[in-house]
Amino acid sequence: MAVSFISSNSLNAATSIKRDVATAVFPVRDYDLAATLESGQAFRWNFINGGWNGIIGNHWIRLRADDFSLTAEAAQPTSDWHWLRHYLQLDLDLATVTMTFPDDEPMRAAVTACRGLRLLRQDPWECLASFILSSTKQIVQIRQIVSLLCERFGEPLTAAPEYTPAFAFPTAARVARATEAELRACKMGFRAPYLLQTARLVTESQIDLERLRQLPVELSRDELLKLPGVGRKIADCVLLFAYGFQSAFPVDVWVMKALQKLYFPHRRAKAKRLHHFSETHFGPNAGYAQQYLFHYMRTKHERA
DNA sequence: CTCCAGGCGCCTT
DNA sequence: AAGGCGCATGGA
Repeated sequence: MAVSFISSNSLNAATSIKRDVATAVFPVRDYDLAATLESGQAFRWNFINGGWNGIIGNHWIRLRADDFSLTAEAAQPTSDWHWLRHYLQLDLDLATVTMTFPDDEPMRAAVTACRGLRLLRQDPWECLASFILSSTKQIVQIRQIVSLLCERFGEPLTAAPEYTPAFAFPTAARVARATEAELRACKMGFRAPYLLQTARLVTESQIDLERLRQLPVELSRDELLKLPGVGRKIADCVLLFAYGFQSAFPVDVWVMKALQKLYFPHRRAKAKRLHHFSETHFGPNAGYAQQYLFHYMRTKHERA
């Protein structure tokens, strides 16, 4: 896929602000950037002045979308954009995924309502830590906790000068050196010891997050489930959002509501039944289908 | 005030 | 094995 690339140290004629940035334009189709960044899979994107500011690894980045392309602005000279293409999964042909979804009315409605919704490919440690912090929290609260954690323990990064300072997501080693009290001060409550202990296990190589990529999904899940604060739902989030195991299907309260309302509207289905349904009905990209149902339920479908 | 939020771990049956 | 409950915190 062709990528037009513009590197610029020059002044914009309309402003006197000195810039030293790199910009790249990526042609895309069926990519709803807003839905993707707001769909509860990542927690560090902020919509400002018509664009999305965020951090990927150690890169501050600003993204803008139109109907045919995504425009990325980095705060430092950048010639290799592979990390961004990978994070955004720009080479994925979305139609080949959605065509594997079950051909039923709820799935059609969700795909139609959320056209262009994508799954990101995130860093395993950031994803794992973020979802340990997610339990019984609303997305706005998770965002606040993660933001505090990054400000207090993450490495400072260079952002474009007109925007607020940026911080990398703190490494497992840095979190492992924090005290439980310091973590609780980030408002994470009873999740603090889970995060701290998991950070220590990662730092001590009791678990190798990179090795999990190479395992079958079931074995990778078993490894994640050994970590404190990680149950089936959070493990499946990491499998899906960080490793790209697209059969992983996180079942949370929203998805339970969605399955009940969309697929069993006339009789109350037990949790066991809904779990079994989630594992058998949605096919090889079940996790992708789950994201459509989740986002559809959260944003578009009539609230009961 | 009460209730609940993209759950998990532990304690009961 | 399956179900109930406490856990921090903050917003509705």
